Amino acid sequence: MKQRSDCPISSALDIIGDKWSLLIVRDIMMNGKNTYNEFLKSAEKIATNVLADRLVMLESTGIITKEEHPDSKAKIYYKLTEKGIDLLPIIIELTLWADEYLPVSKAAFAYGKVLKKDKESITKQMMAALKKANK
Amino acid sequence: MKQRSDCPISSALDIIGDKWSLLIVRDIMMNGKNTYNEFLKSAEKIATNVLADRLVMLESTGIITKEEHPDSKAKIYYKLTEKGIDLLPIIIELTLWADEYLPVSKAAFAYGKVLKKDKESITKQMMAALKKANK
DNA sequence: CAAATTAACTTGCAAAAAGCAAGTTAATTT
DNA sequence: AAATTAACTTGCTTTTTGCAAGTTAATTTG
Repeated sequence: MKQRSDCPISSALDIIGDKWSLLIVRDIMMNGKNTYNEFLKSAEKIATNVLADRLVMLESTGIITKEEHPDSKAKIYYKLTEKGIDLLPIIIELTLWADEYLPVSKAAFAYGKVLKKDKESITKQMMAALKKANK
Repeated sequence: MKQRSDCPISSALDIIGDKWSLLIVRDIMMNGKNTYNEFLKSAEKIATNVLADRLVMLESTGIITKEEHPDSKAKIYYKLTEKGIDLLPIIIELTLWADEYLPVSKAAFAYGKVLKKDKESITKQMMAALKKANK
């Protein structure tokens, strides 16, 4: 992995600056998905090799970890690390920006109004919940 | 331009989910750059064809506009639209996350402490300043 | 308990995007 | 008038994506 510069924005984009990484994070964080096949089923239809590649990448950069799945040895349970959970504010801001400027379905963003009004406290709440559930 | 789904996060990433777009926005927003050659000179060394491509793309998606450069007809003055300025919170969050988890130079992020403590008000201030200067 | 299915990949190949060096054109400076 | 600057464009190579199919181990089904 190459760092293009020592600018924090650039360095962040070196890791999550692509079309897929944050969608995997979203799936774990917001959609209760934790396995390879669950990620595959998402609406955006990630290619299998790209998914495999991103999972390796997200693990190697410490954003997710692999664990035994509680239900089956055939499955792998992917979960966010604290570093991964801390991507939440970025995801929130992306959501708000898209909600403001792009044609996204209102169904896909039901809690828009609340979030806009109370961003800080909702983010904190979600973050706390994610970290608690992660222990 | 294809929208992969109607999820706001995915839709945002359809536009700015790449390694370069937000760096151009950063250069305009934070580094006072406004021309092709200024963008080229940034530390990350974007390729000329990629830069040309992204500029077209950012303009077509309404994030930047082209204007006459006040100093010279040979130059083009790129500036952010309101839609572009509203990417600031995303950029702030990327910065904070990188500052927390990645090895970025402290010089490159001098106002880190202040920002962490007072994110909301600083963001509002910067946003207001950018919008005012943009009129 | 053998056969089918599921889960998590891997492989091979075509298409798209990124990177690099060099070239073009209009405006500006020397 | 000649050199330089600014904003691209072009051609070519390398890398990344995308797609279809195949593999292996674990699990479920008849």
